[in-house]
Amino acid sequence: MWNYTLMNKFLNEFKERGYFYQCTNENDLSKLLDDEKINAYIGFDSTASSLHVGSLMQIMCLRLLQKYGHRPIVLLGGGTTRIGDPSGKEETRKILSEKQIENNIKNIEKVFKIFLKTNNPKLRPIFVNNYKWLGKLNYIKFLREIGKHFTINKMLSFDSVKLRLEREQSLSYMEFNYMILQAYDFLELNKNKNCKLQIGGSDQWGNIVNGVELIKRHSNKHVFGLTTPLITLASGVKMGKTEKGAIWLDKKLLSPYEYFQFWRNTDDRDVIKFLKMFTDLKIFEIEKIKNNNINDLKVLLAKEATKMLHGKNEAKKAYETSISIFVKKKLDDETQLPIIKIKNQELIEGISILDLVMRSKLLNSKSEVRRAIKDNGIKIDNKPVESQEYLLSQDNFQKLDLIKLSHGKKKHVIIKLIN
RNA sequence: GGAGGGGUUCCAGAGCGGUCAAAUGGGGCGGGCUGUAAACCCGUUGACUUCGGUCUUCGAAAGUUCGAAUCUUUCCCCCUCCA
Repeated sequence: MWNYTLMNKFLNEFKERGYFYQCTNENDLSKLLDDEKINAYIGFDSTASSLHVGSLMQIMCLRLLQKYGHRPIVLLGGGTTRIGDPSGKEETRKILSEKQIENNIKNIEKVFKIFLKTNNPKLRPIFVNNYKWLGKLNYIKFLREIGKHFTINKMLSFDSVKLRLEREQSLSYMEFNYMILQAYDFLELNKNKNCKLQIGGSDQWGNIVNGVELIKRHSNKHVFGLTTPLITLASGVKMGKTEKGAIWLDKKLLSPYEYFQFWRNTDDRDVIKFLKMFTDLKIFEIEKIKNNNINDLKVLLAKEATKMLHGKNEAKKAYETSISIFVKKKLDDETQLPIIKIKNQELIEGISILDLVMRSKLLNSKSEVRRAIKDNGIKIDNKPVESQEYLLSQDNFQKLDLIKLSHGKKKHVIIKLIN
Protein backbone atom coordinates (compact mmCIF):
# COMPACT_ATOMS: atom_id res chain seq x y z
CA MET A 1 0.00 0.00 0.00
CA TRP A 2 1.28 3.41 -0.94
CA ASN A 3 2.11 5.59 1.98
CA TYR A 4 -0.01 8.71 2.04
CA THR A 5 2.61 10.89 3.63
CA LEU A 6 5.02 10.10 0.85
CA MET A 7 2.57 10.73 -1.85
CA ASN A 8 2.62 13.88 -3.85
CA LYS A 9 0.54 16.56 -2.17
CA PHE A 10 -1.68 17.18 -5.12
CA LEU A 11 -2.47 13.50 -5.47
CA ASN A 12 -3.04 13.27 -1.80
CA GLU A 13 -5.64 15.96 -1.78
CA PHE A 14 -7.07 14.62 -4.99
CA LYS A 15 -7.78 11.44 -3.12
CA GLU A 16 -8.96 13.07 0.07
CA ARG A 17 -11.54 15.02 -1.81
CA GLY A 18 -12.87 11.91 -3.44
CA TYR A 19 -11.77 12.67 -6.97
CA PHE A 20 -9.65 9.60 -7.39
CA TYR A 21 -10.78 6.49 -9.18
CA GLN A 22 -7.95 5.01 -11.25
CA CYS A 23 -4.48 5.95 -12.38
CA THR A 24 -2.31 4.44 -15.07
CA ASN A 25 0.75 4.53 -12.84
CA GLU A 26 0.31 6.14 -9.51
CA ASN A 27 3.83 5.92 -8.19
CA ASP A 28 5.46 7.37 -11.24
CA LEU A 29 2.88 10.08 -11.52
CA SER A 30 3.47 11.01 -7.91
CA LYS A 31 7.17 11.34 -8.57
CA LEU A 32 6.63 13.36 -11.69
CA LEU A 33 4.35 15.78 -9.88
CA ASP A 34 6.93 16.15 -7.13
CA ASP A 35 9.68 16.85 -9.60
CA GLU A 36 8.07 19.28 -11.95
CA LYS A 37 5.11 21.47 -12.68
CA ILE A 38 3.22 19.86 -15.50
CA ASN A 39 0.49 20.61 -17.98
CA ALA A 40 -2.58 18.42 -17.75
CA TYR A 41 -5.75 18.30 -19.76
CA ILE A 42 -9.35 17.36 -19.59
CA GLY A 43 -11.63 17.26 -22.58
CA PHE A 44 -15.16 18.57 -22.35
CA ASP A 45 -18.16 17.80 -24.37
CA SER A 46 -19.36 20.71 -26.45
CA THR A 47 -22.75 19.42 -27.49
CA ALA A 48 -24.61 21.92 -25.30
CA SER A 49 -24.22 25.62 -24.86
CA SER A 50 -23.14 25.20 -21.28
CA LEU A 51 -21.78 22.59 -18.94
CA HIS A 52 -23.84 21.30 -16.05
CA VAL A 53 -22.92 20.03 -12.61
CA GLY A 54 -22.14 16.67 -14.15
CA SER A 55 -18.87 18.24 -15.31
CA LEU A 56 -18.21 20.09 -12.11
CA MET A 57 -15.98 17.46 -10.60
CA GLN A 58 -13.72 17.59 -13.63
CA ILE A 59 -13.58 21.36 -13.35
CA MET A 60 -12.69 21.05 -9.68
CA CYS A 61 -9.89 18.70 -10.61
CA LEU A 62 -8.34 21.32 -12.84
CA ARG A 63 -8.80 23.88 -10.12
CA LEU A 64 -6.97 21.69 -7.66
CA LEU A 65 -4.22 21.05 -10.14
CA GLN A 66 -3.80 24.77 -10.59
CA LYS A 67 -3.69 25.28 -6.86
CA TYR A 68 -0.62 23.06 -6.73
CA GLY A 69 1.10 24.99 -9.47
CA HIS A 70 0.28 22.84 -12.46
CA ARG A 71 -1.26 24.26 -15.55
CA PRO A 72 -4.67 23.19 -16.77
CA ILE A 73 -5.42 22.65 -20.42
CA VAL A 74 -9.07 22.73 -21.35
CA LEU A 75 -9.88 20.88 -24.51
CA LEU A 76 -13.21 21.81 -25.98
CA GLY A 77 -13.83 19.23 -28.56
CA GLY A 78 -14.77 20.95 -31.73
CA GLY A 79 -13.38 17.92 -33.50
CA THR A 80 -14.61 15.08 -31.38
CA THR A 81 -17.96 16.74 -30.78
CA ARG A 82 -18.44 16.33 -34.48
CA ILE A 83 -18.04 12.59 -34.03
CA GLY A 84 -19.61 11.72 -30.71
CA ASP A 85 -18.26 9.46 -28.01
CA PRO A 86 -19.98 6.09 -28.01
CA SER A 87 -19.21 5.53 -24.31
CA GLY A 88 -22.33 5.05 -22.34
CA LYS A 89 -24.48 6.15 -25.18
CA GLU A 90 -27.48 4.12 -26.06
CA GLU A 91 -27.67 5.49 -29.53
CA THR A 92 -25.78 7.42 -32.08
CA ARG A 93 -25.71 11.07 -31.28
CA LYS A 94 -27.17 13.69 -33.41
CA ILE A 95 -24.64 15.73 -35.23
CA LEU A 96 -24.46 19.42 -34.58
CA SER A 97 -23.73 22.15 -37.04
CA GLU A 98 -20.34 23.85 -37.08
CA LYS A 99 -21.85 27.12 -36.00
CA GLN A 100 -23.57 25.62 -33.01
CA ILE A 101 -20.40 23.94 -31.85
CA GLU A 102 -18.37 27.12 -32.15
CA ASN A 103 -20.96 29.03 -30.17
CA ASN A 104 -21.10 26.35 -27.52
CA ILE A 105 -17.35 26.42 -27.13
CA LYS A 106 -17.30 30.16 -26.71
CA ASN A 107 -19.90 30.03 -24.03
CA ILE A 108 -18.37 27.11 -22.18
CA GLU A 109 -15.01 28.83 -21.97
CA LYS A 110 -16.58 31.41 -19.70
CA VAL A 111 -17.14 28.85 -17.00
CA PHE A 112 -13.48 27.97 -16.95
CA LYS A 113 -12.48 31.58 -16.81
CA ILE A 114 -14.44 31.75 -13.58
CA PHE A 115 -13.28 28.55 -11.96
CA LEU A 116 -9.69 28.77 -13.13
CA LYS A 117 -9.15 32.44 -12.56
CA THR A 118 -5.64 33.28 -11.46
CA ASN A 119 -3.22 36.16 -11.29
CA ASN A 120 -0.32 34.01 -12.24
CA PRO A 121 -0.07 34.12 -16.04
CA LYS A 122 1.82 30.83 -16.01
CA LEU A 123 -1.15 29.05 -14.53
CA ARG A 124 -3.84 30.47 -16.76
CA PRO A 125 -5.81 27.76 -18.45
CA ILE A 126 -4.83 26.98 -21.99
CA PHE A 127 -7.83 26.54 -24.22
CA VAL A 128 -7.48 24.25 -27.15
CA ASN A 129 -9.90 23.13 -29.78
CA ASN A 130 -9.07 19.80 -31.31
CA TYR A 131 -10.76 20.74 -34.55
CA LYS A 132 -7.61 22.65 -35.26
CA TRP A 133 -5.67 19.43 -35.79
CA LEU A 134 -8.41 16.88 -36.35
CA GLY A 135 -10.01 19.07 -38.99
CA LYS A 136 -7.07 18.85 -41.34
CA LEU A 137 -5.94 15.31 -40.91
CA ASN A 138 -4.82 13.49 -43.98
CA TYR A 139 -6.53 10.11 -43.89
CA ILE A 140 -3.81 8.01 -45.45
CA LYS A 141 -1.07 9.67 -43.47
CA PHE A 142 -3.10 9.31 -40.30
CA LEU A 143 -3.67 5.60 -40.86
CA ARG A 144 0.00 5.01 -41.48
CA GLU A 145 1.29 7.02 -38.56
CA ILE A 146 -1.38 6.56 -35.95
CA GLY A 147 -3.67 3.80 -37.13
CA LYS A 148 -0.86 1.26 -37.19
CA HIS A 149 -0.56 1.50 -33.43
CA PHE A 150 -4.09 0.32 -32.83
CA THR A 151 -5.25 -3.22 -33.18
CA ILE A 152 -8.86 -3.96 -33.83
CA ASN A 153 -8.61 -6.85 -31.41
CA LYS A 154 -7.87 -4.49 -28.62
CA MET A 155 -10.31 -1.84 -29.63
CA LEU A 156 -13.08 -4.38 -29.63
CA SER A 157 -12.27 -5.22 -26.04
CA PHE A 158 -12.98 -1.72 -24.70
CA ASP A 159 -16.19 -1.34 -22.81
CA SER A 160 -17.44 1.53 -24.89
CA VAL A 161 -17.33 -0.70 -27.94
CA LYS A 162 -17.93 -4.04 -26.30
CA LEU A 163 -21.17 -3.02 -24.65
CA ARG A 164 -22.59 -1.66 -27.83
CA LEU A 165 -21.69 -4.82 -29.69
CA GLU A 166 -22.98 -7.10 -26.97
CA ARG A 167 -26.29 -5.35 -26.91
CA GLU A 168 -26.28 -5.60 -30.66
CA GLN A 169 -26.75 -1.89 -30.93
CA SER A 170 -25.30 -0.45 -34.01
CA LEU A 171 -22.02 1.34 -33.71
CA SER A 172 -21.02 3.34 -36.70
CA TYR A 173 -17.51 3.31 -38.04
CA MET A 174 -17.41 7.00 -37.30
CA GLU A 175 -18.03 6.45 -33.61
CA PHE A 176 -15.71 3.48 -33.55
CA ASN A 177 -12.95 5.92 -34.41
CA TYR A 178 -13.68 8.18 -31.51
CA MET A 179 -11.20 6.57 -29.19
CA ILE A 180 -8.44 6.84 -31.74
CA LEU A 181 -9.14 10.51 -32.17
CA GLN A 182 -9.10 11.11 -28.46
CA ALA A 183 -5.83 9.24 -28.16
CA TYR A 184 -4.51 11.37 -30.95
CA ASP A 185 -5.58 14.50 -29.09
CA PHE A 186 -3.41 13.49 -26.21
CA LEU A 187 -0.49 12.84 -28.52
CA GLU A 188 -0.96 16.21 -30.15
CA LEU A 189 -1.14 17.99 -26.80
CA ASN A 190 1.89 16.13 -25.60
CA LYS A 191 3.87 17.24 -28.61
CA ASN A 192 2.71 20.82 -28.76
CA LYS A 193 1.79 21.72 -25.21
CA ASN A 194 4.03 19.29 -23.36
CA CYS A 195 0.96 17.79 -21.75
CA LYS A 196 1.76 14.79 -19.60
CA LEU A 197 -1.48 13.96 -17.91
CA GLN A 198 -5.04 13.45 -18.99
CA ILE A 199 -7.83 13.41 -16.47
CA GLY A 200 -11.36 12.27 -17.14
CA GLY A 201 -14.40 10.52 -15.78
CA SER A 202 -14.16 6.80 -15.18
CA ASP A 203 -16.06 6.22 -18.40
CA GLN A 204 -13.09 7.75 -20.21
CA TRP A 205 -10.61 5.21 -18.90
CA GLY A 206 -10.37 3.27 -22.13
CA ASN A 207 -9.91 6.39 -24.21
CA ILE A 208 -7.30 7.73 -21.84
CA VAL A 209 -5.30 4.51 -21.71
CA ASN A 210 -5.29 4.47 -25.48
CA GLY A 211 -3.74 7.90 -25.49
CA VAL A 212 -1.10 6.94 -22.97
CA GLU A 213 -0.17 3.88 -25.02
CA LEU A 214 -0.19 5.72 -28.28
CA ILE A 215 2.27 8.27 -26.96
CA LYS A 216 4.45 5.46 -25.63
CA ARG A 217 4.54 3.74 -29.00
CA HIS A 218 4.71 6.78 -31.18
CA SER A 219 7.03 9.04 -29.22
CA ASN A 220 8.39 6.68 -26.61
CA LYS A 221 7.33 9.00 -23.81
CA HIS A 222 5.77 8.09 -20.53
CA VAL A 223 2.57 10.01 -19.79
CA PHE A 224 -0.28 9.47 -17.39
CA GLY A 225 -4.01 9.07 -17.08
CA LEU A 226 -6.15 9.69 -14.07
CA THR A 227 -9.86 9.13 -13.70
CA THR A 228 -12.56 10.33 -11.36
CA PRO A 229 -15.44 8.22 -10.12
CA LEU A 230 -18.89 8.58 -11.53
CA ILE A 231 -20.88 10.36 -8.88
CA THR A 232 -24.22 8.86 -8.21
CA LEU A 233 -26.42 10.52 -5.66
CA ALA A 234 -27.55 8.67 -2.60
CA SER A 235 -30.86 8.35 -4.39
CA GLY A 236 -29.11 6.43 -7.14
CA VAL A 237 -29.54 9.01 -9.85
CA LYS A 238 -26.66 10.29 -11.91
CA MET A 239 -25.52 13.67 -10.73
CA GLY A 240 -26.58 16.71 -12.64
CA LYS A 241 -29.72 15.49 -14.23
CA THR A 242 -33.02 16.27 -12.69
CA GLU A 243 -36.39 15.83 -14.28
CA LYS A 244 -36.82 19.55 -14.44
CA GLY A 245 -33.68 19.86 -16.46
CA ALA A 246 -29.97 19.97 -16.07
CA ILE A 247 -28.27 22.03 -13.39
CA TRP A 248 -26.48 24.41 -15.69
CA LEU A 249 -23.39 26.34 -14.81
CA ASP A 250 -24.67 29.41 -16.58
CA LYS A 251 -26.91 32.00 -15.10
CA LYS A 252 -28.73 32.54 -18.32
CA LEU A 253 -29.90 28.97 -18.12
CA LEU A 254 -30.22 28.60 -14.35
CA SER A 255 -30.42 31.47 -11.92
CA PRO A 256 -28.02 31.71 -8.98
CA TYR A 257 -30.98 31.18 -6.68
CA GLU A 258 -31.92 27.93 -8.39
CA TYR A 259 -28.30 26.86 -8.32
CA PHE A 260 -28.19 27.63 -4.63
CA GLN A 261 -31.36 25.64 -4.10
CA PHE A 262 -29.94 22.67 -5.93
CA TRP A 263 -27.17 22.42 -3.36
CA ARG A 264 -29.40 23.40 -0.46
CA ASN A 265 -31.61 20.39 -1.29
CA THR A 266 -28.79 17.87 -1.28
CA ASP A 267 -29.64 14.52 0.21
CA ASP A 268 -28.39 14.24 3.82
CA ARG A 269 -26.18 11.34 2.89
CA ASP A 270 -24.33 13.31 0.24
CA VAL A 271 -23.61 16.52 2.13
CA ILE A 272 -20.15 15.77 3.53
CA LYS A 273 -19.06 14.18 0.31
CA PHE A 274 -20.14 17.24 -1.63
CA LEU A 275 -18.49 19.65 0.76
CA LYS A 276 -15.24 17.87 0.01
CA MET A 277 -15.80 17.66 -3.69
CA PHE A 278 -17.35 20.97 -4.52
CA THR A 279 -16.08 23.57 -2.10
CA ASP A 280 -12.69 25.01 -1.27
CA LEU A 281 -13.11 24.31 2.42
CA LYS A 282 -10.10 22.54 3.80
CA ILE A 283 -10.50 18.87 4.49
CA PHE A 284 -9.61 19.22 8.15
CA GLU A 285 -12.17 21.98 8.52
CA ILE A 286 -14.83 19.78 7.04
CA GLU A 287 -13.80 17.00 9.41
CA LYS A 288 -14.23 19.38 12.32
CA ILE A 289 -17.74 20.45 11.44
CA LYS A 290 -19.07 17.26 10.01
CA ASN A 291 -21.32 16.56 12.94
CA ASN A 292 -22.89 19.98 12.94
CA ASN A 293 -26.55 20.40 12.21
CA ILE A 294 -27.13 18.89 8.83
CA ASN A 295 -29.20 21.81 7.58
CA ASP A 296 -26.50 24.28 8.51
CA LEU A 297 -24.07 22.20 6.52
CA LYS A 298 -26.38 22.24 3.54
CA VAL A 299 -26.57 26.00 3.70
CA LEU A 300 -22.81 26.15 3.91
CA LEU A 301 -22.50 23.89 0.90
CA ALA A 302 -24.97 25.93 -1.07
CA LYS A 303 -23.30 29.21 -0.17
CA GLU A 304 -19.83 27.99 -1.03
CA ALA A 305 -20.81 26.34 -4.27
CA THR A 306 -22.84 29.31 -5.43
CA LYS A 307 -20.11 31.73 -4.47
CA MET A 308 -17.58 29.84 -6.51
CA LEU A 309 -19.65 30.00 -9.67
CA HIS A 310 -21.69 33.17 -9.40
CA GLY A 311 -19.61 35.25 -7.03
CA LYS A 312 -20.01 36.46 -3.50
CA ASN A 313 -22.78 38.95 -4.17
CA GLU A 314 -25.05 36.66 -6.06
CA ALA A 315 -24.48 33.94 -3.50
CA LYS A 316 -25.48 36.27 -0.74
CA LYS A 317 -28.60 37.34 -2.57
CA ALA A 318 -29.48 33.76 -3.30
CA TYR A 319 -29.12 32.95 0.36
CA GLU A 320 -31.26 35.90 1.37
CA THR A 321 -33.89 34.97 -1.14
CA SER A 322 -34.06 31.50 0.32
CA ILE A 323 -34.35 32.92 3.81
CA SER A 324 -37.15 35.26 2.80
CA ILE A 325 -39.07 32.38 1.30
CA PHE A 326 -38.48 29.57 3.73
CA VAL A 327 -37.83 31.32 7.00
CA LYS A 328 -39.25 34.82 7.10
CA LYS A 329 -41.90 34.19 4.50
CA LYS A 330 -41.77 37.81 3.57
CA LEU A 331 -41.16 39.49 0.30
CA ASP A 332 -38.72 42.10 -0.73
CA ASP A 333 -37.47 43.72 -3.88
CA GLU A 334 -34.03 42.20 -3.70
CA THR A 335 -35.27 38.75 -4.41
CA GLN A 336 -33.68 36.53 -7.05
CA LEU A 337 -36.99 34.97 -7.89
CA PRO A 338 -38.24 35.55 -11.39
CA ILE A 339 -40.37 38.66 -11.56
CA ILE A 340 -43.47 38.86 -13.71
CA LYS A 341 -44.64 42.38 -14.34
CA ILE A 342 -48.26 43.20 -14.85
CA LYS A 343 -49.88 46.48 -15.66
CA ASN A 344 -52.37 48.15 -13.43
CA GLN A 345 -54.74 48.34 -16.33
CA GLU A 346 -54.85 44.58 -16.69
CA LEU A 347 -56.19 44.33 -13.18
CA ILE A 348 -59.29 46.28 -13.98
CA GLU A 349 -60.67 43.34 -15.89
CA GLY A 350 -58.72 40.96 -13.73
CA ILE A 351 -56.30 38.26 -14.81
CA SER A 352 -57.47 34.68 -14.57
CA ILE A 353 -55.36 32.45 -12.41
CA LEU A 354 -54.98 30.12 -15.37
CA ASP A 355 -53.38 32.81 -17.48
CA LEU A 356 -51.34 34.12 -14.63
CA VAL A 357 -49.70 30.79 -13.90
CA MET A 358 -49.07 30.28 -17.58
CA ARG A 359 -47.37 33.64 -17.80
CA SER A 360 -45.23 32.78 -14.82
CA LYS A 361 -44.04 29.63 -16.62
CA LEU A 362 -44.55 27.75 -13.38
CA LEU A 363 -46.49 25.16 -15.34
CA ASN A 364 -46.77 24.28 -18.96
CA SER A 365 -50.45 23.95 -19.72
CA LYS A 366 -53.75 25.13 -18.45
CA SER A 367 -54.75 21.57 -17.74
CA GLU A 368 -51.78 21.26 -15.44
CA VAL A 369 -52.78 24.45 -13.71
CA ARG A 370 -56.33 23.21 -13.20
CA ARG A 371 -55.03 19.98 -11.73
CA ALA A 372 -52.57 21.78 -9.51
CA ILE A 373 -55.35 24.01 -8.17
CA LYS A 374 -57.46 20.95 -7.44
CA ASP A 375 -54.52 19.50 -5.48
CA ASN A 376 -53.99 22.71 -3.51
CA GLY A 377 -50.72 23.19 -5.28
CA ILE A 378 -51.09 26.78 -6.43
CA LYS A 379 -50.68 29.49 -3.82
CA ILE A 380 -50.82 33.24 -3.75
CA ASP A 381 -48.92 34.69 -0.83
CA ASN A 382 -48.90 31.26 0.79
CA LYS A 383 -52.67 30.81 0.56
CA PRO A 384 -53.92 28.05 -1.73
CA VAL A 385 -55.98 29.23 -4.65
CA GLU A 386 -59.29 27.48 -4.31
CA SER A 387 -60.86 27.81 -7.68
CA GLN A 388 -59.74 27.88 -11.26
CA GLU A 389 -62.12 30.81 -11.68
CA TYR A 390 -59.94 32.91 -9.41
CA LEU A 391 -59.27 36.37 -10.78
CA LEU A 392 -56.29 38.45 -9.84
CA SER A 393 -57.46 41.98 -9.20
CA GLN A 394 -56.43 45.22 -7.56
CA ASP A 395 -57.52 43.77 -4.23
CA ASN A 396 -54.43 41.60 -4.29
CA PHE A 397 -52.22 44.65 -4.16
CA GLN A 398 -53.71 46.54 -1.26
CA LYS A 399 -50.62 46.40 0.92
CA LEU A 400 -47.75 45.86 -1.47
CA ASP A 401 -47.11 46.08 -5.15
CA LEU A 402 -45.67 42.56 -4.95
CA ILE A 403 -47.31 39.22 -4.51
CA LYS A 404 -45.83 35.78 -4.50
CA LEU A 405 -47.21 33.10 -6.73
CA SER A 406 -46.17 29.56 -5.91
CA HIS A 407 -46.44 26.08 -7.27
CA GLY A 408 -45.77 23.64 -4.50
CA LYS A 409 -43.37 24.58 -1.76
CA LYS A 410 -40.32 25.30 -3.78
CA LYS A 411 -41.27 27.05 -6.96
CA HIS A 412 -42.08 30.70 -6.59
CA VAL A 413 -42.43 33.70 -8.77
CA ILE A 414 -42.98 37.33 -7.89
CA ILE A 415 -45.82 39.22 -9.50
CA LYS A 416 -45.06 42.88 -9.58
CA LEU A 417 -47.48 45.63 -10.33
CA ILE A 418 -46.31 48.42 -12.61
CA ASN A 419 -48.10 51.35 -14.10
C1' G B 1 -30.88 -13.51 -49.41
C1' G B 2 -34.67 -17.01 -46.52
C1' A B 3 -37.99 -17.82 -41.96
C1' G B 4 -40.22 -15.67 -37.81
C1' G B 5 -41.05 -11.64 -33.70
C1' G B 6 -41.93 -6.61 -32.77
C1' G B 7 -42.65 -0.88 -32.97
C1' U B 8 -48.27 1.65 -27.51
C1' U B 9 -48.78 7.76 -23.84
C1' C B 10 -41.69 10.37 -20.02
C1' C B 11 -39.57 5.02 -19.44
C1' A B 12 -40.66 -0.21 -18.91
C1' G B 13 -44.78 -2.91 -20.33
C1' A B 14 -50.32 -4.77 -20.87
C1' G B 15 -54.21 -4.28 -24.34
C1' C B 16 -55.44 -7.26 -29.72
C1' G B 17 -62.90 -4.53 -33.04
C1' G B 18 -66.82 -0.84 -29.10
C1' U B 19 -67.04 -0.37 -21.78
C1' C B 20 -59.50 2.74 -24.31
C1' A B 21 -56.91 8.99 -23.24
C1' A B 22 -55.51 3.19 -23.02
C1' A B 23 -54.13 -1.86 -17.13
C1' U B 24 -49.74 -2.23 -14.02
C1' G B 25 -44.85 -0.68 -12.34
C1' G B 26 -41.09 3.16 -12.40
C1' G B 27 -40.29 8.26 -12.81
C1' G B 28 -42.47 13.22 -12.46
C1' C B 29 -45.76 16.62 -10.08
C1' G B 30 -48.98 18.01 -5.88
C1' G B 31 -50.75 17.08 -0.75
C1' G B 32 -49.72 14.90 4.30
C1' C B 33 -45.72 13.80 7.90
C1' U B 34 -40.87 16.35 8.63
C1' G B 35 -35.95 19.48 8.52
C1' U B 36 -36.49 23.26 1.96
C1' A B 37 -33.68 15.68 3.82
C1' A B 38 -34.75 10.39 3.48
C1' A B 39 -38.47 6.79 4.24
C1' C B 40 -43.64 6.31 4.34
C1' C B 41 -49.01 7.45 3.17
C1' C B 42 -52.67 9.82 -0.24
C1' G B 43 -53.84 12.09 -4.85
C1' U B 44 -52.45 13.13 -9.81
C1' U B 45 -49.92 12.27 -14.56
C1' G B 46 -52.46 14.21 -23.47
C1' A B 47 -54.58 19.22 -24.84
C1' C B 48 -58.67 22.68 -24.78
C1' U B 49 -63.15 23.53 -22.10
C1' U B 50 -68.79 27.96 -20.87
C1' C B 51 -67.03 21.41 -16.77
C1' G B 52 -72.06 19.37 -20.58
C1' G B 53 -68.17 17.92 -23.49
C1' U B 54 -64.72 18.74 -27.67
C1' C B 55 -60.09 17.73 -30.13
C1' U B 56 -55.29 15.10 -31.03
C1' U B 57 -52.54 10.45 -29.73
C1' C B 58 -50.93 3.68 -29.89
C1' G B 59 -44.05 3.63 -36.24
C1' A B 60 -46.10 6.16 -41.45
C1' A B 61 -49.78 6.24 -45.23
C1' A B 62 -54.11 4.20 -47.35
C1' G B 63 -58.36 0.91 -46.65
C1' U B 64 -62.47 -2.42 -44.30
C1' U B 65 -66.27 -1.15 -40.62
C1' C B 66 -71.78 2.38 -37.72
C1' G B 67 -67.07 2.08 -34.88
C1' A B 68 -59.83 0.50 -35.08
C1' A B 69 -54.24 0.83 -30.68
C1' U B 70 -56.82 -3.63 -32.06
C1' C B 71 -58.56 -6.31 -38.94
C1' U B 72 -56.29 -5.65 -44.37
C1' U B 73 -52.52 -3.53 -47.81
C1' U B 74 -48.10 -0.89 -48.75
C1' C B 75 -43.92 1.51 -46.73
C1' C B 76 -40.14 2.69 -42.84
C1' C B 77 -37.40 1.02 -38.53
C1' C B 78 -35.76 -2.68 -34.75
C1' C B 79 -34.90 -7.72 -32.99
C1' U B 80 -34.34 -13.42 -33.24
C1' C B 81 -32.96 -17.63 -36.10
C1' C B 82 -31.05 -19.83 -40.78
C1' A B 83 -27.59 -18.94 -45.35
